[in-house]
Parts: sequence; structure tokens; C-alpha cells
Amino acid sequence: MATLETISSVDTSPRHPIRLVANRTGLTVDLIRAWEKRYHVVEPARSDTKRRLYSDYDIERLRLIRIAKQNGRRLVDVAPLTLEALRDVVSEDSRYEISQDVQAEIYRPSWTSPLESSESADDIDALLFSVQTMDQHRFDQLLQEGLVKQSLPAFLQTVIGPLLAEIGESTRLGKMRIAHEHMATAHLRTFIGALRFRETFTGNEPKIVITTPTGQLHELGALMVAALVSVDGWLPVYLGPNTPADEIAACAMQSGARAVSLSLTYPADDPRIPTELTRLRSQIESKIPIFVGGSAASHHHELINRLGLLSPKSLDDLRHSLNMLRDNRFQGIA
Amino acid sequence: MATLETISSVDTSPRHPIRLVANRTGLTVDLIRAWEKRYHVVEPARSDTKRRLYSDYDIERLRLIRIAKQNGRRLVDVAPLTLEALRDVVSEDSRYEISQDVQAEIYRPSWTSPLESSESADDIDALLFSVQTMDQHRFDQLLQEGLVKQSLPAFLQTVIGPLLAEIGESTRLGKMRIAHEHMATAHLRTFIGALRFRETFTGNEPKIVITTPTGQLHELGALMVAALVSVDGWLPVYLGPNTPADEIAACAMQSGARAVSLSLTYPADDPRIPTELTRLRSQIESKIPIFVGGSAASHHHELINRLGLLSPKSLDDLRHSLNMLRDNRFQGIA
DNA sequence: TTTATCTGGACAAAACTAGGACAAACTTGC
DNA sequence: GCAAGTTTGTCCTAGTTTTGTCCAGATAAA
Repeated sequence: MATLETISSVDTSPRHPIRLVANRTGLTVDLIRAWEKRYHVVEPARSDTKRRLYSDYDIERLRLIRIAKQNGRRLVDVAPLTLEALRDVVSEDSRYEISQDVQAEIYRPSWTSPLESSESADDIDALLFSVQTMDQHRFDQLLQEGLVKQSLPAFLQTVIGPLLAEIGESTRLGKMRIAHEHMATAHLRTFIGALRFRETFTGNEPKIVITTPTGQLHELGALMVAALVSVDGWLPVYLGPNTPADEIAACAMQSGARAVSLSLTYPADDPRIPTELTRLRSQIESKIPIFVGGSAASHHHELINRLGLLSPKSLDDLRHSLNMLRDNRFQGIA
Repeated sequence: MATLETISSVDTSPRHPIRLVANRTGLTVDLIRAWEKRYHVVEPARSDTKRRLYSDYDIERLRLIRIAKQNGRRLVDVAPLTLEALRDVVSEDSRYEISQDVQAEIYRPSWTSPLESSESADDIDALLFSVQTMDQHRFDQLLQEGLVKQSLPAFLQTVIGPLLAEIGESTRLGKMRIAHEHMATAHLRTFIGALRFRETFTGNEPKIVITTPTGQLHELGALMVAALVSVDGWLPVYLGPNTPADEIAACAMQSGARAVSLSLTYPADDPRIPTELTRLRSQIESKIPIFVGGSAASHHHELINRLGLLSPKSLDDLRHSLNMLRDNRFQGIA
């Protein structure tokens, strides 16, 4: 695989405090000490006040041991192994995977005021009918046609938004099967996802990171934003749903993004949201605005204000702010 | 874009009062002074009446120190570092920050032996590089080009499969960030999803329902199957991931499908799988074959045999069976 | 006048250290 | 299949270091 240099020699200079080791390995501080006490799993150097100082090598060993344990190995067996031996053991085990709880997926649409009547009502009815008859081909055809009739932003707002709301509502009321909703959602994900590649990019566009935070599994809102901003001369860096705050921040930093946009839909009251938003804001330069949209954004009104995040009221509002920002006329929110 | 670096030299002119610094960094006024007193973390200039005046440079340092502390660094260790050194430390740390879906996102297709070298190795290296530099545009371009060079089935097997395995492995080993993996996965989902629309359909194609059962959230395998079978004259009815058995059955019935294909990847030992598969088999006419693939299919070997489901050993195997079925020469499995 | 900042020091909370206790989960021997 | 032993994660105490917050009295700014 080339590309990824196989770093054979791991740094052995002692410099990391135990708390950091715990963060990196996912072990508790107590446990790391207990392992040392009992099996000398690692014997870190000490500072002049007897604080433990771990090296990269130590951390790598601990991480591998943790994985080995997860795979069912006993601590006594793996504790004395060298780094190389540990690597062998872990990769040996890695075909058998371990379980992890997964959240259920329920979809509730966002962004646009739901169930609002529009002049595209006929188009939407036709789309709904094709969903109910499971006529994927027709569904796709109608979407393509709808897109020809009007601009992409208008299409998203007058057709896709209301369509999602209708589908969500019909499913909730039992008028439509979950299978229908799944088909429509899966199709729309591909369809909307592909929209952002209709634009041609020069490479000079300002970048915007678009995703949903940890716990938020529904990405249609985020995808719509990605498609939308690409029309207005932004280059979306799209990360899909469920991205941890640290990762969003790192991505924004690495890609030199000028803005970040998050979509919150379901669950609206996930306790991770405040933590994640706070962490995100603290890790990104304050001159980079963070937009928070989606149907659940209003649930976190106070938090959003306190952190100085921006919560556009509509897709148009978002576009407006982004246009200002792109042209360096951005002043924050009203 | 050279990977990015916009490190514009930070303004060092002293002008901000301590209150503002506290607001921007999230530290308290007292704390900023205490840090100065004890470790000379920052030594701000003073007004003629001894008020502290901080520069942008100072603020940036304080912000980074706060993040470093969050990551488990000790104040003593980071206090003397320069801005650049701090940036390095912070980005190094957050790279290794563990996160719950590190394990969950790993995808290992069953039909490619992971990390096996292939003649497309250069293409894969180039793709990996574009992921690591977060160059989405290049990533897309490379995918398009790769698809031109060979047939879709060959492309899926020699490029996409190994690419996914590499990305999963690199993320697990910390060589790549979760953000990179997210970007690649999100992009591939759209890309592969769009592949099945490259074919033209007459409306007479036999239909095949493609999805993953409840609890299985990773849909890339299913998407690949959908793209693949559309080449061979099938019309995929794609339902996305995580579909309950009852819904799959209802959908197969309503659409008049001739076959069903499921993909199992993670978690391999989800207790819902046996229930769901049993339910599904009992609700669908027995003349309609149900294919079960993906890396976790082998975990349910016995169950699959007992229920009379089919478990193709490779994508080619699946294609072969489907061709037979389409031409009414299908006899079940060997 | 009221509010914000300054200095220096006091105090308290948090984090770390060492050693040990305890209980749950798992093994082993009968 | 049960009892005894082992392994292992978590918690407790008590002493030390590190770090965050608060106070008092003085000075500057609003």
C-alpha cells in the first residue's frame, strides 16, 4: 500500500502525562496504573515530582493491548508481548469483529417549514405517487424534470423540502410504508449528493465544511446545503453524518475552510449536542462562522446564542450570509 | 492547494483588553492572570497605566493552550511552547483522540482479501492521497477516470473494494483521520449510488430488492451490488440500509421482485440478524431467492443454510447466479 | 459613583501517587 | 455442576503536586 509509510520505529522519548494517554487509548487512568502495578505492562519514566511520563511507544502498546482485550485476549497473555508481537496478535484477531450498540434510525425532515403548500403541489403529488407505487424509475425521471423547470435553490425549497416533509408525515401516520420511505430517502441521498457535482469548480472557491455532529444520523439536510452552496461559488467539503467535533475542527483547519455548517434534526434533545457544539466552537478560530440549521436547531436556541453560532432561519437566509462572507462583507448576524 | 497552510502570520500588535481575551478564549480573567504569574504563558504589553494589552498572537496561543489542556496536556508542559509548536501539539493530539465510531465505520468487503496488492495499486494510492489531502475534487476525478479504464464490475472489485479496505485499516491504525474516512465514505456513497443510473432501462427488467437488515447501517456493499446488477439487466429496487424484515418482504411483494439481496457487515454478531432473516424467509415466496453477502455473512453460515438462503462467495458468483435466474435456468445453489 | 483592572497572597479543588480492598467475571479442579 | 481459585476493573484512603478561584486594597476608566 505504499502511501502510508509504515513507521517502524516509534518514538520512545517520554513526554506524555497519564491523562493524555487515557484520552488516546480509551483506558481509564486507574486502569493504566493497575496494569502497571500488576503486570508491568508499561513502565513509564517519571518527572522530577514522580509524575508518570509516557512515550509514543508506550501509548501504542496500550492501544494494541486494549484492542487485544476487546477481541477476547487475556491481559496476562498479552501484557509481556513486544509491540511487534502485539501487532501480529491484533491483526490475527481482526477478522472476528466485536459488537457495539447502534442507534435506531428514524427520519424526520428539516430545514423547510413542513407541509407548506406551494405552487409545485402537482409535482410533489406526482413524486409521492411514484414513491407509493415503488416506481423508482419514474421517481428519478420526475426529479430530473423538476430540476429543469427551476433553479436548484428554488427546486430544493419548493419541491424537495415539502416532499421530504410529506413523506415523513405520511410514514408517521401510517399512510406510507417504511419501505417506501427508505426507497425515497436512499434515492434522494444519491440524487441530492450528485447535485453538487453539476457545478464546475476553478479551485479558487472558498471552502465550507458541511456535516452533522455526533449522534445526528440524518444527512439529507446537510446534503441539501452542500448542493445549495456549490451554486453560489463555494466548494463544499462534505463529511457525511455523525462527525465528532474534533474531527470537524481538524478538517476545517486542514482544508482552510472559511465556514462550517451543521444540520440538526433527530434526536432533537441528544445530550451530546451541547458538548459537541461547545467543543467545536472552542477549537475553531472565532473568525470562522459556524452555521447551525435543521429542524432541531431551535431546541438549542439559547446554547447557539451563547456560543456565538449562527442559526439561519431559512435556506435563503443561509445563502445570504454566505454570499456576504464570500465577498468579505460579513458582519455576523442581525 | 498544496495541502493548505493559510498560516497567515498572526498580528502581534497589542490592543485587546483582558476581558475580550477571556471572552474569545473561554478562559476566566483570573485564570489568564494566574497563568501569567506562574508560568509566563503570555507576557502582554501594558498600557501607560499598566493595563494588559494582548495581541492576536497571544489570544491564539491561549486558545490553543486551552485545547491542549482539554486533550490531557499539563499546563507546565505546554506553557513555554511557541505558537507553531502548540499548533503541532494540538493537531497531533486530536488526531489520536479516540471516538466511538472508529470501530463502527470500518468496512471490510467480503469479496476482496484485504490489503492484497493488485495491478490497480497506483490508482488506489492516488485515491488515498487525495483523501488524505481532503481534495474532494481530485478524488472524484480519479474515480471517474478509473471507471473509464475498465468495466464497472472490474472497477468495483479491483479499485473500490481494496480502497475501502485500505481506508478502514488506515483509520483504525490512526494513519488517517476519521474526518478523512467520513469524507471518502460520503463521497463514495453518492458516487456508487449514481452508478446504477448509468444504464438505460426498458421497464422489462426483472427486479431485485437490495438493502441491509435492521441494525446494519453500512450500505456501501449494498450499493455496490445495486450498481453491479444494473449492468446485467436487472432493475435494482434499492432501499438503503437498516430495513426491517417485514418491510423488505412487503416491498418485494409490491414490486414483484424476482430476488432479494442483503448485505451484512457490522456488527457481525448482532442478535437481531437471526430473527430478521427467519422472518424474511417466512414472508417471501420460496421461489424467490434471498442472497446474503458482505463480510459478516460467514458468521451466520449455519443459519443461512438452515433457512435455505444463498450466500455467494464473490461478486462474480452473485452475478452468475443472477444471470441464471434471469434466464430461468436457475436451480438453486451448488 | 460605579465598574473594571491591577497586585499579591490565601485557599480549595482537582489531579496524581502509592498501596490496598473488594466484587464481578472467568478458570480450574473435582 | 459446584466450589475454590484467578483475573481484572473499580474504588478507597491518605499524602503530594498542580491548578483554578477568590479576596483585599489600590488604581484607572466609564
